[in-house]
Parts: sequence; structure tokens; C-alpha cells
Amino acid sequence: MAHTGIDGFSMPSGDAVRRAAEALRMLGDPTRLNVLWALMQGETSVACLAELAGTSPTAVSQHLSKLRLAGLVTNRREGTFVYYQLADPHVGALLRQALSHAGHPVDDRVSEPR
Amino acid sequence: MAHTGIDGFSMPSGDAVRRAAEALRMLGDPTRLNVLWALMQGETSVACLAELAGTSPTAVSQHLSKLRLAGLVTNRREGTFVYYQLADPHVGALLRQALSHAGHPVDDRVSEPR
DNA sequence: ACCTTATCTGCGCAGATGCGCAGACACGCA
DNA sequence: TGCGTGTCTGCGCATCTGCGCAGATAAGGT
Repeated sequence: MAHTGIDGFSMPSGDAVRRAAEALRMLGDPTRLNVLWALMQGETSVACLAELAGTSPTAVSQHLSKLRLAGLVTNRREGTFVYYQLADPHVGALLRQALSHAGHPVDDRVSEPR
Repeated sequence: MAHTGIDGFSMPSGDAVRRAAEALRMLGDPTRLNVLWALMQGETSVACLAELAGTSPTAVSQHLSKLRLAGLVTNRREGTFVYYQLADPHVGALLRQALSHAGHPVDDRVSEPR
């Protein structure tokens, strides 16, 4: 039963899984998803992100804190403003894929192109 | 609300975001990540997935229930066994990207934690 | 019919999560 | 120095989440 790789298939290391899960869980929240998507246009301040995401600056700040801790975003201070940006273009790619997938809801019904 | 950019930038619809977040949250759990990864080798039964993921069949069944509800997997009954498979190859692509990203440690050893 | 195997489902609990609130902190300006 | 603005953080609460447990359900073999 326990097949480990006779066919070349193998489970990833527990640590890689844990890190990937953490990153994905960070993306698994509507507010954070909005924030990250907004960050794809470039560096943005907290208040601006809050407006774009349609929520409070406090909530955004807390989310950004988690995202920074998870290594998904970096920040840069300029005066009283703090500008955030995506730490890794891969994150942007994941966002695009996920939202594209959401845009193509899986048809449970067969629809033939005609 | 949403700013529709002059530069072509625009926030995605709240519904698309919610669906994408739901899908990503489904991927944001180590057990489910293991299960889904195991499913990339093809159709697999619940007990087998449990062994591959290193957890109990009950836990796996509950996770598969959620995944099926989220439309990420489909199931097929054969005798007393129930075989699951990925409902969408896009899911596999996301998994690969996420785990590859986890493989690359973003050597971003943080600004200052205070 | 009975038993075995494989899977599903309701229940309860410990832990995590999101967010509003209020206050603290950082920075620029007069 | 004091004030205003922008951001961060501790606290509390309502809610969600994953999992173990026990019982239910489905299908096949004797």
C-alpha cells in the first residue's frame, strides 16, 4: 500500500508542504487577495490599499503584517507613509492563475463549443 | 469603491475574489495539500490517500468532502472503494507552482520584527 | 441473514482567524 | 515643542477549522 516511488512518484517533504500551505493559506482570504492583487500595480501605501480593498486601514495593516511575516511582501518607509510591494513575482503568477481559475468556474454540465 | 484605472488596472469582482479565496484556502492546509499532491498520480482511494498523507482515513474523508464541495476533486465509486481524482488540471498547476515556490526559500530574512 | 471492509457523518473540543476598538508609535511641519 | 497624519499593536469577541471519536451507511463475500 505504501507506495514510495516505484513509479517515480514521491510525496514532497513535510517541511516544503508546511511552507507551501502557509503561503497558500495567506492567499486564502478575500481581503488579503484584494490587497495582494492591488499590490500587483506596484508599490502602494496602507491607506491606499485599504481603499482599494474596500476595508479599514487597521485590517489591512494586520494582514500586511502577516504577509510580511510570511515573506510575501516587503515594505519601505517614506515619511509617515509605508509602501508595500510583492516580495516575489511568483506570488503574482499564483494570483493570476487562481483568479483566472475563479473566472472559469468549472462547468458541472458539459457544454460543447459549436 | 473599486478604482478602474486609466492604466488598465482594475480590481477583480468581489465574487471572483471570493471564489478564488475559497479555492486557495482549500489548498492552504498541509493535510489537504498532501492529499491533492497524492491525487496528481491519478485516481486514488480514501484509505490509500490517508496512508500517503500520513493521517487517518476519517480526516482524509472530511477533507475530501470539502474539496468535492469546492469542486476541486471528483469521486467515483467502485465496490466499497471510492476513488478520487483532481477535477481540474489547473489545480495541479497551482500545486506545482506553490510547492516549487516553497522549495525556493525567499531569503528575505525580514526587516525588523519590531 | 450475518460479518467484514471501506467510507461517510454528527458531535465536541482545542486552537486559530478576522476584525473592530482604543491607544501607542513614527514622522513631518510649524 | 506640540499638533496632525499615517501606521502599528494589544485586547476581546464572534466565528471558523481540523481532528478524534463513535455510530451510521454502502457494498460485497460467506
